[in-house]
Amino acid sequence: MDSTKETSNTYKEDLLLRMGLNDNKAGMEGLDKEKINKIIMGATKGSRFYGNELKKEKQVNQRIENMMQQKARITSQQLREAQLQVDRFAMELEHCRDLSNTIVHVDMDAFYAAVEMRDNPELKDKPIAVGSMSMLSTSNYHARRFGVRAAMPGFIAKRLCPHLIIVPLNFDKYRVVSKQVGICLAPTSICSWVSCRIRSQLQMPRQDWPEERRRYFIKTGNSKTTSELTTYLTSIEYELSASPLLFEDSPPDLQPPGNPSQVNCKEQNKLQIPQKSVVFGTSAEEVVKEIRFRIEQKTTLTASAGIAPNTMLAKVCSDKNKPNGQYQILPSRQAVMEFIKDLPIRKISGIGKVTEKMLKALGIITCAELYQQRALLSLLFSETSWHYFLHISLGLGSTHLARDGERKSMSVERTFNEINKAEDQYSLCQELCSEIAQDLQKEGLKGRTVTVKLKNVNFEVKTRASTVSSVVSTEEEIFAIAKELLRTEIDVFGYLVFLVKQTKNTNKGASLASYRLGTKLCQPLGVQERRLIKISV
DNA sequence: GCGGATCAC
DNA sequence: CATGGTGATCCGC
Repeated sequence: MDSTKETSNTYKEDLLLRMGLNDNKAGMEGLDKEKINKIIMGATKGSRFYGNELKKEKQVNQRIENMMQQKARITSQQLREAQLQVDRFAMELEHCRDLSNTIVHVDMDAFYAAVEMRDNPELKDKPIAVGSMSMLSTSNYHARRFGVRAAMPGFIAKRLCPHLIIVPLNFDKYRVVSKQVGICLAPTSICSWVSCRIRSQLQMPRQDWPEERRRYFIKTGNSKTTSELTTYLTSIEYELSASPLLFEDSPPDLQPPGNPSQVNCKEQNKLQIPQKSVVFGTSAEEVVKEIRFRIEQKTTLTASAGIAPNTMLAKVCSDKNKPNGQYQILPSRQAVMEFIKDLPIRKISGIGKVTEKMLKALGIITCAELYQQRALLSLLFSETSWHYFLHISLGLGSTHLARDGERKSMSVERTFNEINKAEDQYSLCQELCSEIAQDLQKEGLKGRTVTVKLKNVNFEVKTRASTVSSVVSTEEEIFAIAKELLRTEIDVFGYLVFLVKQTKNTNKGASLASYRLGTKLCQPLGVQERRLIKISV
């Protein structure tokens, strides 16, 4: 009933929500959104990209309208029954609530931008972003004050902030730093977490550790090497020559007690300069402070962290005191519920722009409202989805960290300028096939499904897949399939080649996660900004 | 299994 | 001038 009028009234708002500034990110509070959105819209309006966004927006609105119609058909009797069923399930979940684990989510602050600033002092105190004029990967906090953020094209960012410096991506560099951070997180060297590599007699609860084992000598930044430290290459050297107490690559547990070399180094430290030292306590909070201290000493970059009884909450927490801060939800039901109450659902990993909007149409903004509407949600969404929503609204999440499983697909994707000749499209397709074949070989993988993804100049995307009976892996094998998929599309549409993706069929349908999204813990890639570790103290 | 969509980083 | 690339999952066929 409120369909057409309502949607046209809020249409402008909708578009701003889609196209305009997304300030759901640390360091973007209290900006002049109106001014920023005006600039963004001015830069985007009339573009092909904008046209496609408009189309997608209409589709989402249609989805919402369908949902609202379905809602209107629900009887109070149905709702009552649903309420009983959902509450029964909620009770079971509540009964299984596990507060015994401590999950830590560590998140580097403006990672790429921070690395670039560290390595080029000229960039300090200036608004910078990492990426290109076409796309930015991240921005520093200075730039965020102008509304410049990740996933924004550089040319628009430049309009928002004319002095913005855009630094190209240096993935190799980030990989190195990422590895260093990984060492700082090595749980066995911080906690007494039992790793299968550690012999059991060497374990000792952190509470029982001598103070000396939790003491760090602070590396003061005023020596001659400081400026050298700021360059990429010397930072590696720095790592190798650093005090073993702070920068050893193997956990202390592995060293024989009273290791003479360790004692010597400590002595040396004392001899060199009267160094300051810190001692970290034994609580979870202190352990996380220690982790962040190690990261900062080792990389001269800061990290933020969240501590909570499960991964879902820990991730949200890591954002709370960003940058260079941490936040803990104590392991009690009350503390969890208190934290959850007014939390906007959009903050939860897995709830994106579209889900946010759909739930908003049902009057749901916060987690408390998500809980209130649980019965309705069970009638409007799939089981997977409403289970997921219910978990969120009860503050529940995964309490263990899954090992990185087998990869399920591998792809190569590239954006080109418009290509009109079919001949050129085939040859590009073949090139991508060649690349994917090489990547597959590197990991010794093969697959049975080949997917081709196409995008035209209007940003419309389509995928075409074909599954064959025997596995393929060579360029020739893949191209033979991709070529056929491409042929039918070219003949009909004259679309552009955009991507060739070769999927590895794992043939394991049963091992799905228990709920939609939210369970992804760690990307199997080398470069990553976020990491999760599990500790026990 | 396929294709469109959503999401994270 | 100009809006990415990779991997995963879910829904409805």
